[in-house]
Amino acid sequence: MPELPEVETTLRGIKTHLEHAKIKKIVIRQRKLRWPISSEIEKIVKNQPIKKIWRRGKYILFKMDQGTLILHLGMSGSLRILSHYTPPLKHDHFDIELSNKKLIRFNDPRRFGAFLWTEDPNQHFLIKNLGQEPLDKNFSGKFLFDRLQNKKVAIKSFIMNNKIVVGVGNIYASEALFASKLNPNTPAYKLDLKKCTLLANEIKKILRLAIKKGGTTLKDFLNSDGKPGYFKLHLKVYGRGGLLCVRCKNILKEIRIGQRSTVYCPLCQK
DNA sequence: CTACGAACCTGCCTGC
DNA sequence: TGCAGGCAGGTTCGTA
Repeated sequence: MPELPEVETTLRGIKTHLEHAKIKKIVIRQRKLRWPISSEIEKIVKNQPIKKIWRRGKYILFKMDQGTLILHLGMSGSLRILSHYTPPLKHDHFDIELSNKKLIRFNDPRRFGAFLWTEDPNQHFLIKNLGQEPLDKNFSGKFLFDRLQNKKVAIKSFIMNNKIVVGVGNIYASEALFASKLNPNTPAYKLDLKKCTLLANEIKKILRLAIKKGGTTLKDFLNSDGKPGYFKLHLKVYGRGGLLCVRCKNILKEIRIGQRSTVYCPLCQK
């Protein structure tokens, strides 16, 4: 489900409810996520105020007095805001109950999500090595060009590597490469500065538009109000293998790159 | 260092 | 109808 636009949509949805709120308590029903939830976590954050909430890559961070909660949605996770208590459904793994009576509920069928406590997120192993934020002005063609020297990996895998740039997953990598007319299999080092600039700009454009549309709902992504995102209507290659290219009407090809399905147009992506 | 596959999970779809 | 197999928006880890 969640790449940067879906995480950003989720963040915006919960942010207004959380500012100046205090965590009354956390109720955990399933601790086995990507990493097990610490048995200390309920005690640590009980009755603690939330100082700040922000996003880093696909991680949502909640700053508290003594440290920071780290939340990741994995492949199938989502957060909902409930204005009053309702019985948990299947895969509702934990609730964050707020002092303002509202409740944030985490649902994640595949349990690839994560919920961790750290005293310093900048030192945390999941956060400290993350690359550039793609919507930051420091993410540019020059930035990509400098980093892809001597890299033989496919350009698609390169832009999906979160040590280089965060937040670009399988959907938006495929779409940005189509928009840039670049073959996703091209070894990264073969791109010149001009192509890097085009690609960086297309990544920004796609992510901004997707955020504006509330993210992509393929089957089950819902925002914190339980509503889908509408970027799916803008997808030009992702999920369209065997269909016709919207640009040149050739048949779109589906291959695998780095164990991820990849759709592109062999005619107009060179 | 790179490259590649496996692993962590459930659910859904396809084909026999 | 049942069941095996493959695939899914992410990411780390182990082995060569």
